[in-house]
Amino acid sequence: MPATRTSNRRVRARAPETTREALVGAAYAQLAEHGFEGLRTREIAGAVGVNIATLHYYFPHKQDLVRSVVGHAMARFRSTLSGSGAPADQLRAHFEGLRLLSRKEPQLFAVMGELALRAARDPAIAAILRKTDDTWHETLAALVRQARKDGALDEQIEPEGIAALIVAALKGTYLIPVASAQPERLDQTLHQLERSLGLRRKTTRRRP
Amino acid sequence: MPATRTSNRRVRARAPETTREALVGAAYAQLAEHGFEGLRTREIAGAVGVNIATLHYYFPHKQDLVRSVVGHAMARFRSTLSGSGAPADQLRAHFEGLRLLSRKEPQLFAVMGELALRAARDPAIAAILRKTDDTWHETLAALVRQARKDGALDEQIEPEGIAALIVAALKGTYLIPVASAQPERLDQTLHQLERSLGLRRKTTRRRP
Amino acid sequence: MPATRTSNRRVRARAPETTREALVGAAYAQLAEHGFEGLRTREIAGAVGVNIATLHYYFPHKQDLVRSVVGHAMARFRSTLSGSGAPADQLRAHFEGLRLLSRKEPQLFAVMGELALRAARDPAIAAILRKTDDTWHETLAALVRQARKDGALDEQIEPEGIAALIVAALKGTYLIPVASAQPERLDQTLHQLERSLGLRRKTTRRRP
Amino acid sequence: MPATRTSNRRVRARAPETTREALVGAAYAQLAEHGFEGLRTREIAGAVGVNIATLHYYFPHKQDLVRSVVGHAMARFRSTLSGSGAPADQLRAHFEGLRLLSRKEPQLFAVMGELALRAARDPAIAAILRKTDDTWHETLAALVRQARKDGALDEQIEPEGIAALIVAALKGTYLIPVASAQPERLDQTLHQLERSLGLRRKTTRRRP
DNA sequence: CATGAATGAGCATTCATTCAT
DNA sequence: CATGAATGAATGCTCATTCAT
Repeated sequence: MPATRTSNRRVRARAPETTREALVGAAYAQLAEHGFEGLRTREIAGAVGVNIATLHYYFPHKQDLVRSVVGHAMARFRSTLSGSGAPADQLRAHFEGLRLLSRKEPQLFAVMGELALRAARDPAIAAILRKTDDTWHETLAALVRQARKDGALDEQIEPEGIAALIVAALKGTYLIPVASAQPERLDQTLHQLERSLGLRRKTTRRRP
Repeated sequence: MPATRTSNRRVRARAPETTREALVGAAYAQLAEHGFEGLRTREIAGAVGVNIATLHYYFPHKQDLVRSVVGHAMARFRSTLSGSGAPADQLRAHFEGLRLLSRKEPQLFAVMGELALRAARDPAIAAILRKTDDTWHETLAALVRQARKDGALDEQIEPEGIAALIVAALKGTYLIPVASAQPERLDQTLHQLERSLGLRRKTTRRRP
Repeated sequence: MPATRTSNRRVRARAPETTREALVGAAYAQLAEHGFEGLRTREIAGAVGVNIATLHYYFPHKQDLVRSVVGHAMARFRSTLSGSGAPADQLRAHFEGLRLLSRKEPQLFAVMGELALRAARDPAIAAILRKTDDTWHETLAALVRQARKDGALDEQIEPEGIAALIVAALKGTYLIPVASAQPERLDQTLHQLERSLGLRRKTTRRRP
Repeated sequence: MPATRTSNRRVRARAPETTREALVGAAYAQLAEHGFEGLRTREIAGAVGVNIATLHYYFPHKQDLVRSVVGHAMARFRSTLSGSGAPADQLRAHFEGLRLLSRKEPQLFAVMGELALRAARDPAIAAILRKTDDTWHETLAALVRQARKDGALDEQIEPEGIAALIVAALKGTYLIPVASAQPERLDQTLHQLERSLGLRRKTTRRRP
C-alpha cells in the first residue's frame, strides 16, 4: 500500500495528489513559464519538494515526463470543446470559454504554443497535436453546419472553410503571445470573427 | 591590406559576405531547424567554418547573436509587407506572397514562431516583435480602409477588426506548424479569409 | 506457519532454494556476465523476482552479497580438486575436468577471473583466494610427489616448481579469456603441460 | 601554435608532456590502481590538474580515453618483446625482462589484466589484445624454433606447444595478482619453465 | 582577426541504500 | 519477509565563455 500523502515527512503543503501527479503539474507549470528551453528536471523536482532521483523513479527519462505533460495539456484543452445548447450559442460559448480560460489559466496556452513548435521536431508530439487539432476543427465545422441548417448562419457559408479560419484565428490569437500586450487586438479578432459569422451585429461596439 | 574573404583558407564556398553576416545567417538557419532549445554556438561557428572564439569576437554573448538574428528575420518579414497597386490587389498579393514565402523560405516562419514564443520571456524580443506586429496590423488596416473607400469592400466593414482577424489567422496558419500535415487547411483558411473580405467569390472553389 | 516458497506469488519457476540462495546464484551469474564493473543489485533482485529492498534484507550491503558469491565460487572450484585413483591419473583427470568445466560452466572461470583482479584491491577477497590457491598448489604438488615416488614421473622433477607451473598455466589459460578466440592454444597448452610431465607421449598429436 | 607547458598557469609541476599525454598517463595509472570499476574521469582530470571539461576536450567520450590507454599499454608491453642475441639468451632475457618489469612497473600488468577481463565484453579491446597475444606467441615460437635448430633445445620439442605453455604460464603469473602474496611461486614458475626448456640446470637452486 | 586550449556551472541519469508500512 | 517510495552522492557529458598567442 503506498504511503498516504499525509504521513509524508515533507513539510511543503501540497494538495492531496500523488507525487506522480504533482510532478506532472510542476512540469506543466515550468514548461509554461520557461519553455522547453528552460525546462529543468531539478527545478521540477524542487517545486514538488522531492529529490531528483524520485522524479526519475516515476519518469525514468525526461521525455517520459514530457509525454505525461502533453497528455495533461491535451486533456485540459479538449475539456473546453464540449458544449450544449443551440449551435450558435455553442460557438459563442466556445469563444467566450477560451477568453475566460486565457485569463484563468494562461499556462495552458503557453504550453500549447511550446508543444506546437516542438511538434516540428518531435513526430510523437506532432501526432498528438494533430489529433487534437482535428477534433477541434471537426467540432467547429459540425457546429457551423448545424447553425447553417438551423438558419442561424448564411446558407452560402462553407463550414470547412469557416472552421479552418476560426481555428487559425484562435491559434494565432492565443498561442502567439505577442499580441497579449495589446489586449484590444484579441477582442477585435474575436468580435470580428463573431461578426463574420453573423453571431454579433455589426453595429455592436465593444465599449459603448 | 587585410586578407579578403577569398584569400581565406576556408574551403567552403561562400557568398562574398562578411564573417559577421555569415554567422547571423547560420544562426538563423540553426534557429529555424533546431529552435532555441537546440541552438548551439559551436554548431553555428562550425557551419560557417570558424572557431568558436571567432564567433565570440563578433558576438561577445550568445544573446548578441540572437538579437542580430531577430533583426535579420524582421527585415526579411517586413520586406513582404510593401506592395503597390489597388488596395484589393495588394491584399490579394499579400496573401499570395505569404503563401509563396512559406514554400520558398519556411525557415522564416519557423524563426518567427520561435521568436514569438520567446517574446513571452524576453522583453527585448517582445518589443521588437510588437513593432513588427503593429506595422503589419496598420498596413492591413490601411489597405482595408482604402479598399472600403474605393468601394471594393463593404462599407460596413471595420478595418481594425478585419486587420486583427487577418493577422491572427495568418499567424495561426503560418507560425503554428501543426497544420502543415494538412495543407488543405491552410488553403481553406486563406480562401475563407478572401471570401470573407469579398476578395473572392463565394462560389469560387479551389478545385472546380 | 510461514508461507513456503511454493506459495509465493512469483511466477518464475525456481528450484526449491531459499531466496537467499537464489540471490547469490543470480549475483554469481551477473558477475560472470557483466563483471564487477556492471554488477547491479537491482538487476540481481530483478532476476530473482524480488524487490531491491528484499535483497538488502538478506544482504544489508552489496559487499555482503559479493562475499557470499565468493564463497559460492570457491566451493564450486574446490569441488574440482578432489579425485581418486593413481596420482598420474588424477593429474590427467584434473586437466580433463577443468577442460570440461570450462565448457559446461564458463561462468565459474569468468567469476574467478573477476575475483582474482579484485583481490588486488580487496584484502578479504585476496585472503580467500590465496587459501584456494594454496590448496590448489598443495594438491598438485602432493600428486606430483606421489607420482614421482610411484615412478610415474622423472625423479629429477621438483614437485613445488611443477605445481607452480601447472597452476600458473591453468590460470593463464582459463582466467584470461583472450585466448578463447584461439581454442587451439588452450589445447596446445594443456597437451604441452601433459607432455612436459610425461603424462602424454611426445609423439602423440592432437590431429594426426 | 599551442601554448607551451611552461607558460601554463597551472601550479602543479608536470613532466614536459602535453595535456593529452598526461591524461592518458593518469588514466593508465588510475586503471591500474582502481580497475575499470573505479575508473573516474573526474579523478583522472584531477590527477592531471585540469578541469573535467578539458578531459572531454581531448577525449569526447570516456571510451576514447580508454582506447588511448589501451594503445599506451600495448606499446609498453610490445616493447618488451624485442630482443637480440642467441635465441636461448633471448628467451632467458624475456623472462628476466618481465620479472624486472613486474617490479619496476607493476601497473602495466594490472592494466593488462583489466583489459584481458574486459575483452570478454568489449570486442574492440578483444581484437587489440588478440593481436598482441599473437605477436607474443609467434615471437616465442620463433625463438624456440631457432633454439631447437641451434641445438640449444631438444629436437623433440614442439615450438607451438611450448610457446602456448609459456604464454599461458606468464599470463597466469603476471596478470593474476593473487600469487603476488607468495612471491616464491612466481620464481618457482619461471625457474620451472626454464628448466622445462633446458635453459636452466635442474640442480640449480635459487636459494641454496 | 582568428584560434587552440581551457574552464565553471550545470544537466540528465544512475545506484546502493533506507524506511514506513 | 517483503515492498513501494524515496534519497544522497555521484557520474559522464555539455555549453557558453575566456584568454594567451
